[in-house]
Amino acid sequence: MPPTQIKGASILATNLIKSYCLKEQFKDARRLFDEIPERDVVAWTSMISGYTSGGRNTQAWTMFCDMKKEDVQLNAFTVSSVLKACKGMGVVSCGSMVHGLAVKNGVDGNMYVQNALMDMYATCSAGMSEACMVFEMISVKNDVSWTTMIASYTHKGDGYAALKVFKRMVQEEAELNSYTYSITIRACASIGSYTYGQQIHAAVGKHGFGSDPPVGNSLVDMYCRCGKVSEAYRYFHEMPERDLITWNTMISGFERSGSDGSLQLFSQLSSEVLHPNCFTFTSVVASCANLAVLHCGRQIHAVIVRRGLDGNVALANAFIDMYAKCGSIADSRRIFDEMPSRDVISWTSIMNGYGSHGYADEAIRLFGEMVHCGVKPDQLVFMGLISACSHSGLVDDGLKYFHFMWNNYNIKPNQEIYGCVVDLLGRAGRVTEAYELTVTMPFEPDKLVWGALLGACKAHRNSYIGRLAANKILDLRPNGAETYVMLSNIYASDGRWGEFAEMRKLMRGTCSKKVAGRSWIEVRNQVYNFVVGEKLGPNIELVYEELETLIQHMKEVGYVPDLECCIEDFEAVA
DNA sequence: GTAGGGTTAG
Repeated sequence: MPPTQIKGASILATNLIKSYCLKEQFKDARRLFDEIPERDVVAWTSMISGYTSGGRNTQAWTMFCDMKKEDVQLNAFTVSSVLKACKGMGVVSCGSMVHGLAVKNGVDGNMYVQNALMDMYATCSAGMSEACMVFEMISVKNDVSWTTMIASYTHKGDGYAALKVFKRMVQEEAELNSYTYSITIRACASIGSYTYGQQIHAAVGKHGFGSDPPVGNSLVDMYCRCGKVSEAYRYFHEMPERDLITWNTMISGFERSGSDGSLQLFSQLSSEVLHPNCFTFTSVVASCANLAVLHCGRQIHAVIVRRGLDGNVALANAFIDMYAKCGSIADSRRIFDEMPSRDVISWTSIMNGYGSHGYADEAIRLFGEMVHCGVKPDQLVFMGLISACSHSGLVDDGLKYFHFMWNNYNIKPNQEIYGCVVDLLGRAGRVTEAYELTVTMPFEPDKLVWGALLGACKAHRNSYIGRLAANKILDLRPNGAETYVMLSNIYASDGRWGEFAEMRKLMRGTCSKKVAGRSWIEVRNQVYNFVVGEKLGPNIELVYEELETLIQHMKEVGYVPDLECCIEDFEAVA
């Protein structure tokens, strides 16, 4: 073939490679590539980028290595494509090697290369120093450079740093586009800043990005994460266009706030042209777990199996959690055992399930199995494990894992874990130790920690520390009726009726009414929830029948009601 | 003929 025809055939092949990769027909693309007689840098690069855009990062990397072996001169297109593969593999050593090659070949001044380098360093290294170094070296930063920096900080969990970059971007009068807005809104959401979120929302409207779907979706998510679910819902209705992510975001927002709006919205989704996906189902199943509607969860499970979505790990994890929270731990276990692959969340969910059912020994056994399988435990695993020990009274085991996470896994316990350990010690009656841990922990104890301690003081009748804890909680939340109730009950159980009466008087003067604890029961696929003495609907006799059966079971296993708690209930109802 | 940053699931 004459040289011009070879060139023409090569261009045709390159175009075909691209279209095969877009259709995810990688084998056909590769076969074609292998048949090109003189493969130039463009052919190599399209094969590399074809692989990365389909998520085949390792294959893209191997391709790049082969290209080097054949001494094909790389260009800026090649470098930015292969950097994306390094980012996908999460291997910084590969990325920095490519960085070196970029310098050697004189393409490190190319904007695409610089932006890809930043992105790779930010994703693959622990900190942001290398990404920042590249960023500061860029003399004229474009919108992608800025957005990449904001996205990197946000994905690393530092929303404040992300907003600082955004502020600098505005000061330097760089061009803001829809990509910048969606990620900056995400940064506001990650730090729960309603104030910044609102300001950015105003700017979105002013600059005409209000109809961009990712921007709108980020706004819905931001309002939800800032605790403004009704505002999110209002905006959801105002949106000119809603895609599946919009619906999923709103459903998930309702789910996290504990509202059954998630289930209502899910049923409305069926009258739209959109079809629910794994994200939708995961949130809906989580809602079934929170609302303890087992029959609903089971129905969705049947749909999932029919649609062949039961291989999705996140969804299976949600089912493990749902069945456990609805009291059906055997179903949780069955799903866990049948999963072809599990992630750390699967292990956490099943361990939490056993823990909340009082089977700490099984949670501990699963922890051992998990480590044996090579899954690295994280903070939440230890949290589940310690709380399982706490609910089963396995204090020494709980303390062992508290030290274990620190010494063997180098995981610093967060405030919540300290709270969990305070609870562990307190429940077991080691109230003084719990108090000592509370005042020595490296965090300012919050009302949850003091609350756990107060609960322990009530259960183990330690009125001295109980008073201290209650006063701390009242400093943090002066109108908390439940704290007064707890404290007065501590006095009551000590027989200190004068102080009891004093507390009740104080409470009436300063507090809003204590929100009465609600009970719920599921009878024949219907969930009934009620407070003491409340009149229920037409099927009340079914509920009472079921309650009688439950009480009978409890008596048989030796349950003795704690009548001291009745003081609280009378007060709540009165 | 080859390259870019964004939104939903513990």
